[in-house]
Amino acid sequence: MRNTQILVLAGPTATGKSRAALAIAAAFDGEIVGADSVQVYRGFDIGSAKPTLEERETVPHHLIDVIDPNEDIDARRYAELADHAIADISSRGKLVIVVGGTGLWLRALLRGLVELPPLDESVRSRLEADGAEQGSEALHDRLARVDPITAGQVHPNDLFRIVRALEVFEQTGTPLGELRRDHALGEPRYRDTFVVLDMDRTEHDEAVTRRISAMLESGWVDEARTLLAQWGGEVRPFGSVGYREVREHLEADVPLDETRRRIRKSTRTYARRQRTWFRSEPGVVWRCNVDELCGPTGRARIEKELGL
RNA sequence: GCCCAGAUAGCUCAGUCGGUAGAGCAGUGGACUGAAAAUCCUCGUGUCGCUGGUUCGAUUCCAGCUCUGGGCA
Repeated sequence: MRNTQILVLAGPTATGKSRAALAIAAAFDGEIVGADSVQVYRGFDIGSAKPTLEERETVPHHLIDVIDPNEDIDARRYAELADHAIADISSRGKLVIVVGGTGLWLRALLRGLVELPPLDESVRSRLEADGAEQGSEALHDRLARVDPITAGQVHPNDLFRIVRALEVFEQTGTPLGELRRDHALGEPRYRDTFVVLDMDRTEHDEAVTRRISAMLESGWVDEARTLLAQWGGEVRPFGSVGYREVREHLEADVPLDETRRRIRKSTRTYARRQRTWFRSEPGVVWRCNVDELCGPTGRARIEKELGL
């Protein structure tokens, strides 16, 4: 474990993480490290609720705008980049504040993932083709023979995870299920103070609706149109909540009202998944809402937890 | 005032040739170890508008009433 002390702010989308991070950074002389799988992409600004340029001038942000939309990044790579940013920030004596809602990325950073050699992508492509042709149940059967642990945990319809487990076994000779079992959730990699933000449901619903309207009013559709023209609709970030729906609005003539409705729905669904994830995530020391965190008691608690 | 149609899940509706009901949407709970804003799984008891009648039994048939929509005056 590294000796660096870091503050982590996680939680569902639109619960005030960025706002809280900014306030805490200003109060304790900190810098922010994003943990957001869409904000890493350049150009996807409005729909990912990226901090504004002014905010990023006031408080330095890291791991935002680090790759182009046609590039790929995964949890492992994210953790490497975040490690560097954290080392840099702390070497300058500043407080590290990691902020974001991408659960797997936070886990990769805070606990690490199973160690694997680089994998050949062609194997995955082949398995995906098999899946499309034979159906996911067939691949699940195949998995059951080589990796019964994973086969027992993964639903026969979850082709995504079935392919993942098969590609790992084919290339390492070790079942992913065993690797995961041995790794468990990993030892903490940092001395982290893990805070999860949430909000009253009704209030949150209103915040989500308001945010979507604000995004649309500040030119989300135009931004997406430009990105679509430049990168095409197949790039990863166009598969994210909201951008997917705005793309349908532009390419399939879905009316704006319907688009707004769909974005609201997928945002709520997404928030629910995040809630489920963070509910059982280990190492969380405090669950609260923004007002508590940013109020006087919150500040005192942060000072205490971080030993400031 | 008269005529017609409707009244069933949060919403839109289906249905029971009489044996207390089910779809879509909405919502909910969960899984998750190198795509994760991704991927996948789970969950439907509601005075079937009210009152009475017929019946072993009514949400279903009959009558009256209330409300809603449409039409005629």
